[in-house]
Parts: sequence; structure tokens; C-alpha cells
Amino acid sequence: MERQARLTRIYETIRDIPRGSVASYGQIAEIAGIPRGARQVGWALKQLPAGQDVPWHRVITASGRIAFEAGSARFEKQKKLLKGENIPVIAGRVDMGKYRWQPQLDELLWKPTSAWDER
DNA sequence: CTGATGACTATAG
DNA sequence: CCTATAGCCATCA
Repeated sequence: MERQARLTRIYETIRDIPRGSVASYGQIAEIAGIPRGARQVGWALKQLPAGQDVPWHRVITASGRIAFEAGSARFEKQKKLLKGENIPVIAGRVDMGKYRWQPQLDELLWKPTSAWDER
């Protein structure tokens, strides 16, 4: 796969994260069709040009932590954006049990074709 | 080609 | 919770 295509797919996947939810790097990678590509997602976000409508702040580590060093400028920025969406960040972490994006569940709500349609 | 680098992750102690 | 370790993999010097 081409680099640009991969970047696009990653950005598109992140755009699908609904407001008020978060996803892990690995989760985004899998949905984008890049198994074990968590680091590539991180790389992609680092390359993300400013001014794009990509909700990068909704992407955090699998443990619910913000990937940046606590207290750093970028850490505070992301934390602020999350709180702006009503996603609490306690001690640098988000409650994945409550805010983790469940794409499969959502998918069933707007296009219930393949899943249970066939019987 | 080789080794170093990460906005990563899972596991073990 | 924390540290250590070992996988992981596109990129880059």
C-alpha cells in the first residue's frame, strides 16, 4: 500500500470517531486495515498537517493514557480538547470502559445489513 | 543494508 | 502503580 493512501485511511478512520468517545492507536490501526500498526498511527498523527479536521485528540494509548509526557504543552492541549468534549481526564487517563469507541455497535445502528440481516 | 527512533502494546514481576 | 522486556514496523540517517 502506498504511504499517502495509508495516511489517508488512518485520518479517515479517526474522523469516524464520534464526539465524546476515544480510541486507542492500535484500535485505529486495525480498523484502518493495518494490524499491529499502532506505531504507524502515532507516526501518521505526528505528520498531520495543522488545520486539518482530524480529531487527533480522541486517540490515546490502549491503557487510556495520553501518549505525551504529563505536564507537557501537548499533553495539556489534548487534555483540554478532551474535557471540551465532556471526556474527563483524571490523573492523565480516560476511563476506557466508559469512553472507548465501539464502532461495531454503531455500525449496527445505521447499516444493519450484513450482521443480523442474513439468517 | 544497518541501526536508531518513536503520539504503541502486551506481559511478567 | 511501576519498571523491565520483548515484540512491533514505517521511516530516516
